[in-house]
Formats: sequence, structure tokens, C-alpha cells
Amino acid sequence: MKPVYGLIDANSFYCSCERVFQPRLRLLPVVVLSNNDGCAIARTTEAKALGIKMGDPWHLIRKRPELAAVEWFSSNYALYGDMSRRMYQVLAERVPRVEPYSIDEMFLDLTGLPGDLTERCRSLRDDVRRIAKIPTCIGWGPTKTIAKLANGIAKDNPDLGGVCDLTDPAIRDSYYAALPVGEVWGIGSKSATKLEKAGYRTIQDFIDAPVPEVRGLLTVVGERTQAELRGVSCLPFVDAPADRKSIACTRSFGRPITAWHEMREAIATYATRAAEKLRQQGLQAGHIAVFLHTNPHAKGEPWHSGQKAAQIEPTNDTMVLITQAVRMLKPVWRDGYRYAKAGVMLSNLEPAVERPKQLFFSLSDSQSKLLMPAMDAINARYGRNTISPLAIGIARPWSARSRRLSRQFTTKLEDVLAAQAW
DNA sequence: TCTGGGGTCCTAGGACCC
DNA sequence: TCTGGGGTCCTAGGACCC
Repeated sequence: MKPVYGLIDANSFYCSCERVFQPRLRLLPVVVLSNNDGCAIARTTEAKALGIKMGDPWHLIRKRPELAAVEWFSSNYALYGDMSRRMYQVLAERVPRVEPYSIDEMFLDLTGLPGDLTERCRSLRDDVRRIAKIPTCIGWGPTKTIAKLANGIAKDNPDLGGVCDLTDPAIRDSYYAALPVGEVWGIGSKSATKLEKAGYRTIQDFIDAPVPEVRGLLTVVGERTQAELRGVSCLPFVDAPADRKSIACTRSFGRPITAWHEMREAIATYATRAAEKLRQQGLQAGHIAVFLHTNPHAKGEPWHSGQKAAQIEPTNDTMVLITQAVRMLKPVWRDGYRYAKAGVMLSNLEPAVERPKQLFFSLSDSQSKLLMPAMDAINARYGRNTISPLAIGIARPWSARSRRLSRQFTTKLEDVLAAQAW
């Protein structure tokens, strides 16, 4: 049976999440900003129409007079993550196999489903809208790459009613001839430029290019994309998420850090957060890396960046990871610079199982086995950092800005909307 | 004048994605 | 004053080994 891959993707997902609980935002231009209120990372149609681009630095563009009425929000990941879960729920109850791809996108296995696919996808879309309150588009075809393309076409052509079927090769060809190769999933700006220089401008040009040449320009990755566009499925449906390979916590600061004790706090904070993520996923890390750097955009300001990494005895203990991270940080820190960002990255991940290791173990090993779960339980119940190592500081004046954060409408009891009827 | 071949593992860097 | 964060995969090159 020929496979049919579908891709459902939320429209302006973060903005749509904000609109669910603030109906006044309907029809208004809305943007959601990245961490630290830095860049625009989600825009509604109305905001796009005003010329706001993905990744535009907000502090630079907000001064434009025509943007005065734009509603903007800091990222509220607790809300978006929960809305994503609801979206998944609706789909999982209606489609045999759903593969989450990102926070706002899911692949659907539509192979062999009875009835008219267009009707089915329309009603899926309606259900997500009605139950999870999120507007979406759905595209489908014989490969994941084609499904992605179909989804993009549905987004760009409102007259299609939010769905696009690229099963028919003749219909595909008409789009292939008209669309630039950079529209394809997996062809980024660098690859698009390479292809254009070699004379391949449209998707059709790319498909017709000799395979060895594609391989030479874009390696096996490009070769695979080309095959997928030809209708040969190379990217299978994945039922279970693959094992994580790395976990990171990196942040820009709300203001530059110039003092060692603040940088130490920041790294300890990131190590703490990374360790929490490790334990949530039942993993431990055998490799840790830290980095810091000054502001790459500040012309004329002295630049410094540093990084250091090391293998460690596999652990997911917050205290151990803080100690290691700070130890790694010391040699890369230099006085006299204005640091803008730092981070902690953990890799060589493995399941956190009991295993015989060092010949000499300390008492703290067995203590932390009790302490970490207790800390996690308390913080899960009463909120992040209800209890935390003192190393992460108390006030954290360097932490990221988040000046217009909406409420945690769905995940925090105090933030739930109240309705009154009488 | 002459200086092997083949394999593995690790890391850094680049490109991509959302 | 203020320009994100978190992932994946691939390749090239070096170290090392026999």
C-alpha cells in the first residue's frame, strides 16, 4: 500500500495560543517575542502584513510608527507546551499514528484510511479548531517532504480552505515549476544559494538535477530531499521519539554581566535547570560543556568568547553538575568584559540506571539519591525554585527580561480565568 | 632518492529545522 | 538599554592503532 504522509501545522502558533484566552486580540496584529523579549518569533497574518519579519529585533522595529498598535507578548512556554499537548490529544484520538515533530507540527500517517482524505483532513482541522481552539493547515502526499510542501501551500493560499493534497504527480508538477527551491523543507538559505549558482532555481530544476551533482553540492542530505520530492519516501514515520542526544540550557542575560560572582550564579542556574531536564527524562550525562561570550552585535565593544568541555562520571545530580560547570567556567572567564550570554550543555546521555562505578564513592552519593527526587517533588508542587541550591543566587538581577508575559491560563491554578454567572 | 594502507574514534564546524 | 533557544545530522581532519 502506498504510504500517505500528512502534516498538520498550527497557524502563528504562539500568537494563536495568546488569542485563545484573550479574545480581544482577534483580528489585531500580534507578535510573540523570543526569550529576553529579543526578536519576533511568531506573528499573526495582520502582523506579517505590517512588514514584521521572523527574527526581527523587536527593540529596533517597534519604534516604527505603523507598529504602534501591535500587541506583543513575551514567550509563555508553559502555555504553548500545554496547548500543543491538547492539539496532539485531539489528533491522537482520530488518527491511528501521530508523530509530534515540533511544538506546533505533527506528522500524520494517513496510509490506507477509508473515505475521502480531503473530507477527513477538513474535519480534523475543524476538530482541532473547535476543541483545542487552534487554527491549523494540513498538507499531505507520498513523502514527508511533499507533505511539508503541501502544508506550506495550504498556508500561502487561503482559498484552498486550509488543506492541500499533493498526491497527484500532475498537481505536484505545476507547483514544482512555480516554486523556488528554497521553499523545500531541508533546503535552507545556504543550500538555496548554492543551487541557484549552479543554475537550479525552481523545485523542478532541482528534481531534474543529476544525482551526483546534488550530492556534491548538498551531500547525502540533499540527495535524500531530492528523492523525497520525486515521491520516493526516505524519511519513515517514527512512532516512538528517538533517545535524546543532548540537553542544553543557554540564555542571554537581561543586562551584561561583568562580575564573576554573577556569572557563577548564572552558570549554576543553567546547570540546575539542565539537571532537572535530565531527571525528568530519566537520563544522566557523561559530558558537560559550558560557554560564555560578549555581545556579538555590539560593534566596537571588546569581544571575548570561551568554551570548555569535559567527560564526567555520568550523573544527573544538580550539585555535582553545578560543581563541574563552575570548575569549567573558571578558566574561560576574563575580567573586564561585558558578557551577554552563557550556557551549559550536557551530552553522552544514557538512561539513569543504577550501575557499579567508582571504587571510592562518597557519602553524598547516597544522600543525593534522596535529595534530588525530594527537590523535584517540592518544585513540581510549589513551583520552580521553591527550593534550590544557594549557588544559583536569590535575586538574579542578570536574568532575562520577560516584560509582557501572559498568565499561565491552563497550568497554574491562580492564573485560571474565572467566569461569573448570576 | 626514498617515506603504506586501512581502519576507528573524537571533535569542531557547518547546515538545517522550528 | 534592549538582536532567542534547543535540537539534529553530516563532513573533514586529526589522533591513534595495527
